[in-house]
Amino acid sequence: MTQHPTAEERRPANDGPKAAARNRAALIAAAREIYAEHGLGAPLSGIARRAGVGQGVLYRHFPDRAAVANAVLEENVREVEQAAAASGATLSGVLGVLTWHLTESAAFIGLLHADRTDDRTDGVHAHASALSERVARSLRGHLTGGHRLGGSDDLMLAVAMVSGAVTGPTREERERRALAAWRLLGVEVGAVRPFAG
Amino acid sequence: MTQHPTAEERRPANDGPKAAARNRAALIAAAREIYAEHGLGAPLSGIARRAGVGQGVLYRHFPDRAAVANAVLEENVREVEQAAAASGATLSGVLGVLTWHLTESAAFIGLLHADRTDDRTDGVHAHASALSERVARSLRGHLTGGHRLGGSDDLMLAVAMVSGAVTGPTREERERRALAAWRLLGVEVGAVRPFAG
Amino acid sequence: MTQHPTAEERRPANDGPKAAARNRAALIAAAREIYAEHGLGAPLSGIARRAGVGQGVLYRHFPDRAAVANAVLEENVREVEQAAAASGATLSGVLGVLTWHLTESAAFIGLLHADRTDDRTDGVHAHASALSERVARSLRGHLTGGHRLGGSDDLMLAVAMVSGAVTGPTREERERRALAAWRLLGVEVGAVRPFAG
Amino acid sequence: MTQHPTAEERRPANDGPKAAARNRAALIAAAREIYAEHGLGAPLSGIARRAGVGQGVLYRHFPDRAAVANAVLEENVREVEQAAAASGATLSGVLGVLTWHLTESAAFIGLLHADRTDDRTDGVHAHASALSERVARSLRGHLTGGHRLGGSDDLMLAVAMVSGAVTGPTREERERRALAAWRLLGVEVGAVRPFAG
DNA sequence: AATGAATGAGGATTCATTCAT
DNA sequence: GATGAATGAATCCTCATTCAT
Repeated sequence: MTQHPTAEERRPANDGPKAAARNRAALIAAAREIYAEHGLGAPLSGIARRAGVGQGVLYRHFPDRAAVANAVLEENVREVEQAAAASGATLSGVLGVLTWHLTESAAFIGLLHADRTDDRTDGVHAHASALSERVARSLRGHLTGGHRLGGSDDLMLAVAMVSGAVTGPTREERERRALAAWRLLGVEVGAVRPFAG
Repeated sequence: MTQHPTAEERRPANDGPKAAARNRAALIAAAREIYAEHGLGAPLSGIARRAGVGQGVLYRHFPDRAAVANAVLEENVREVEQAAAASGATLSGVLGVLTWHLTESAAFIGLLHADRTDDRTDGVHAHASALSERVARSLRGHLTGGHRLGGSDDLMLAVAMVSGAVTGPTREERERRALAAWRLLGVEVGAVRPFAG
Repeated sequence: MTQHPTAEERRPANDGPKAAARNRAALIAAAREIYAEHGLGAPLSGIARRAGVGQGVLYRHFPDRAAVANAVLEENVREVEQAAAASGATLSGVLGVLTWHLTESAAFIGLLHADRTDDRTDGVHAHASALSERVARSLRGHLTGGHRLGGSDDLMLAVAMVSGAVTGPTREERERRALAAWRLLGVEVGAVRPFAG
Repeated sequence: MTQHPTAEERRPANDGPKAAARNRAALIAAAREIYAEHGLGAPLSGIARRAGVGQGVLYRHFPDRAAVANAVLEENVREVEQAAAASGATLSGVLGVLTWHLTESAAFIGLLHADRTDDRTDGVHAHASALSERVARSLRGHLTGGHRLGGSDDLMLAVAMVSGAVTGPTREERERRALAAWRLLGVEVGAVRPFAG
């Protein structure tokens, strides 16, 4: 019963407390990749392994499966917010950034559209509306009427619709379909690319 | 898909000769319900239990997880095909039936939009394009140009987009959003209801 | 993600449904031994291994840790009840059987006295009072006043006290201490042995 | 053991020179509380957290789980010894102090009665007999014959028996049962309270 | 001397799948 | 044909213990 008695061959490793921030970032990056490859329901152990840390570290930083996904999404949303807040930002420009994240991040899509009834992702969806609202707020400030959408409600519906169209094995294919979707909606979209200052 | 009789009645006792067919139907109905409640990744044991049969029966009828989901989808697609083939069918009418299935069947949505990278649903998606093509074919025959979509490719993209918009806890909410989505696309949709010969 | 894909080398085993009862009995017997050797908190996996079954079987028969312990205790209590119900039963005779179980079954003692605050055994203790009441009922019918105890409350307190005295590495030592405890209480106890018809 | 100041005050900031002694005391107090709430098997991390120190400090002061429990028990035993050594001490008075510790300290009870086979507490039990002997020695000097017990062996058996009776969710309930147990044994017990010089 | 992050083995639990009856 | 028990690998999660800072 003595828990974990094996204390013979201790491996070295332990880069001290400063590694914490680095590990957290590595976990989020690993999660993004794993999600893209295996979906939101992928084993957490795989994320830890890809990040090069023990499983305990993952649990130290994220109490549960939902927290990991939320951390990944948080980054996506933050980039959209930054793009919206940048000086000279336009609706089409922000939508370009948003579209880039839709085509790039399986978690982002998964979050919005993956089977909402999957019990394993319940916790994720619980936070989704809050994140969604932040995206809406970012877009709202740039609504100018140069398109067929009536308001930010229409705009968020349109975002959902575009994300529904984003399928395909490669990012290029997904981008092609995303742009076709925006075209059907009569909305102009700027360069599809991540936000960079 | 509540049109299909819910298989709650426990098998009486002995099995008649056509028990096999009855069991298959019960399994599909049970799977539809389970998928709606717990997602495509739900335990197969729960489907067998809900159908009132042993787990062995499930495996007799369906070799694997994908086969179960495909059987459920097959029914959805067949109804759309029947609606399209009915005399007097119009595009908006068929889209109404299609929309009904989108709002009703979590599996149908899940199939088209759930995280395609989820390994558990790989086998399902393998058949998805075939089913999707059958839906496209059904719609193609009714394309008449009275809308902004250029062809059946555009139409299938639109279907994907609408399915992306279909979210929400109740069927009513999902229908509301689906109709809003079609409106944004400028496509007229008939009564949202299952096909009934 | 596909769960448990390894379906290559299938091992034979599977004695059919009739093994169920045998397995349940084997699990209880194994649990009794394991509890005696390692305490109520011992790994369930060890119990399954000792019983010669897979871990899943344990969970099929017992939903959780508490259910296993309760099943073990249930047997102890049942023997006491049977001893009490036997024709010609006397209080000292029933106490002899009860004492035998106290000295023999680590789980029985553990249940009544092990660290009540141990979170792992919470569920066990939840049922303990019900079992304890059954023991009290069994003894009650034989209260005759030939001793210093006032009623079944006193008697149950005395049982608890004796169980507190039952310590030691061997059954013989535990029996010696149990008898000394009864003597201090001025209660006559019959032969310390399991009930046998 | 609430007589010991609960170590809730977080260390201010820097550590003075005698921080070590303060930390040790805080750890023991924290352990006592944790043991009372969660049993002897509670996570060590929780003890360190409650004491307001890092986990490393716990290991600096106590090499293993057993050392922590032994330190807690050491305090209980020491109080009994002090009560016995006080001028004017009587057997019933010392038993009152002993009884107070039995009703107050889950670790004390747990130590004496918790499932001795629980591998997690092996190390603790290894020291138990030594501590137990110290208690016996303390009582021995006050044996006067005014009761039914024959010697210190009987007395220690009686202590074990009383501890077996000490159950219940509140200290009051535990005290009530302890007193009833002593009464059944025909032993007079003084005021149930901690020793205070 | 203290901190608290990291490791990683251990134990709990769940299910896909098989198969004797 | 149907049943449902059994298997056991996979995954989740927890903690004892170490150690860089």
